[in-house]
Order: sequence, then structure tokens, then C-alpha cells
Amino acid sequence: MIKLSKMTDYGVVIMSEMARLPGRTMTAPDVSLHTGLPVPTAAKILRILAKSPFLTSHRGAHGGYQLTYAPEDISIAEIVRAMEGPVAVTSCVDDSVEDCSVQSCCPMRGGWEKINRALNTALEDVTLADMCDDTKNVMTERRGAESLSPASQLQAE
Amino acid sequence: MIKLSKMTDYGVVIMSEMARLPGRTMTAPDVSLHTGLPVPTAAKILRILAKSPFLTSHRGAHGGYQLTYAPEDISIAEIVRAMEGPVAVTSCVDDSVEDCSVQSCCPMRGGWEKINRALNTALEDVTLADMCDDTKNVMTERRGAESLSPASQLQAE
DNA sequence: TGAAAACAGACCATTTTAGTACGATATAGA
DNA sequence: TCTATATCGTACTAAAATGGTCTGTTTTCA
Repeated sequence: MIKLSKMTDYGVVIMSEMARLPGRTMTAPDVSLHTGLPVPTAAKILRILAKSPFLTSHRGAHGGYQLTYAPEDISIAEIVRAMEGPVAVTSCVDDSVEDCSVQSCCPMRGGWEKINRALNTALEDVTLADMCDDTKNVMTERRGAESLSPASQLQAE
Repeated sequence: MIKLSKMTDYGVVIMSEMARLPGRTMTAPDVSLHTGLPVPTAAKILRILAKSPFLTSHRGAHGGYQLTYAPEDISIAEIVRAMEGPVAVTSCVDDSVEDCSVQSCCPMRGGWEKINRALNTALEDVTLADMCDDTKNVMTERRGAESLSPASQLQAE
């Protein structure tokens, strides 16, 4: 199974939570409360995400984190890249060129590149707004979803 | 970085090597010789791949492995599935349903499903024939590529 | 019957990942 | 200017996944 790491998964969950009220500033404890993630973990992920342009941090009292852009302008691709670096399915096609000893004449390169392009396009195509759009999902209730963590069993187990 | 496991990468390399002469029967040591992989590792991967319909095994003396179908009829998706199970980018959307505590009302589900569909389509679209098609790559020379391992540094280091 | 091959599974070492902790730094407000 | 409240950065530990090897069994051909 091809999987994103849990951290990346959490990253998307956190960003989705923030996107529910886009203007809002949230601290790490706030995020922890809304997602069920332990505070240190939430803090760590927020720190990583804040290195990217789409999440702004403010230090000091009354500080916290805030979305820089509207949810519909932030793609899942950007979040994944922030958490894991460039998105590619094989080491053959990513940034570290010397991984592949026959890189310059590798016949498989073309095939992998095609696959990677498709994956990237798919990730670019889905935005935060898509992710937390209640209207697309019949049974969701605002207050019910509030303190739950959508992508994984965060507090269970 | 989203990555396939090395094993899966090797799996594609091995299958590509077998696809170069589709009728051929190869033993694990043969494969090892052509790819640079250690024999036990090649054997292990062949064993896994042979559980799938596209690779047939024959036991006993003069046994070995053989492609069941033509290279253009075997997609990368099938190889990846043979090595890693169902292809999905999050635990949210794969077969193990209980992973997601709010599965039935998770608003993010739709987004992930879209991404997974695109990835699957991309993997289905590329076949073994595409992977080892020399004509698509200017500089490849048959004898040169023969004993090299395209996707990773298998014998280096 | 013996050699050659796949098969099955257990096993260990290494790497990666998740999660925590602690000290440093910045900022708002009294 | 002091203090409370944040982020920031890094180092560390524990647990899980992964890669890779080994040993023994079964099958088949000559």
C-alpha cells in the first residue's frame, strides 16, 4: 500500500480544521482540542506547515497560526509537499538525481514520469475547500464533526 | 516524499527484465544476474509476484518463472498491487474500513477518493511494454542496458 | 534417485517514523 | 520594562516498518 505518513495525514486534517473558519487564528492547544491530536504533535506539525507560504505564524502573546489564503486556493499538493517534500512515486524521478545509476538512459523513466505527473495533477486538483465542504456529504453535522478527526483514528485505541 | 517500497521498485525492475524476452523462462539466479539483485532477494520477490496471474512459476528441474501475458497487457498497477496490496494514498480509503472513526460522515473522503482514482488510473495506463520500450528513449543501447538495473542503484554502493 | 528448482516461513538488523521534552526567542499588554 | 503566552529549533527515545538473509520442504525432470 502506497501511503502518506501519519504526519502528512495529520497535516491535512489540521489544515482542514483551520479552513472551517478561515479568518481564525489558532494556537497549538486550540488545534489539539479540535482534532484530538496531542499538543506537542500538533505543535510540531504546525511548525512544519508554517514554513510554507499558505500558513502564517505569529509569535508571542495572542499569537498563533492562520491560513494565508482562502481554502479554495490551497491544494492538497501544497500541504503534502510541505510535509514530505516533492511528490514522486519513485526515487528515480525526484530531486536526488544520483539515486539512479543509469538515469540518463533508463527506459523506465518515461513511464514513471507519466505516473508522477498524474499523481501531482490529482493532488493539485483537490483543494482544502473540497476537503471540508459539508454540502458534498449528506450526513455531516457541524457540531458533530467539530471535535472529531476525519482521516484517522486519532483518539481511538 | 511518497514512495513505493524498494521491494515494489525491484518488482517492476524484475518484471521489466522478463518482458524484454517475453517467452523466456527465468530462474531466480538468472534474474539476479540480469538485475544485480542478490539471489535470495530476487527469489523472494519472484515468489510474491508469482502469486498473481501475470507471472507463472514452474517448479522442479528446468523450472523457473515466465510472463503469463504479453508485456503490453500487464500494467504497472497490477505489479504494484501484487507487491503492496490495493493502491490508495490514505488509510481512509483502503480496504480496512475501521481505520477511520468517522468514516461514514467524513467530509474529506470525497477528496481522497478523487486522488486515489487518479493514481490508479495512471498506474493502469502504463504497461510493462511502455516501461521497457527502447524506441522511446534515444540513447539506450541493448547490450549496455542488459545487466543494469534501471530504477535504483542496485549494485552500486 | 539425485539434482535443480520453487515454496514457505522465521528471523534479525537497519532504517524510518512517531511522539516527547526542553530551552531559546519573540510579542502583546499592563 | 516585566510577565505571560506563544512559536521556534533541536535533540532524543521508543516503536514500527522494511529490507534482506537463512533454513528447511516440496516438486519435477532426467
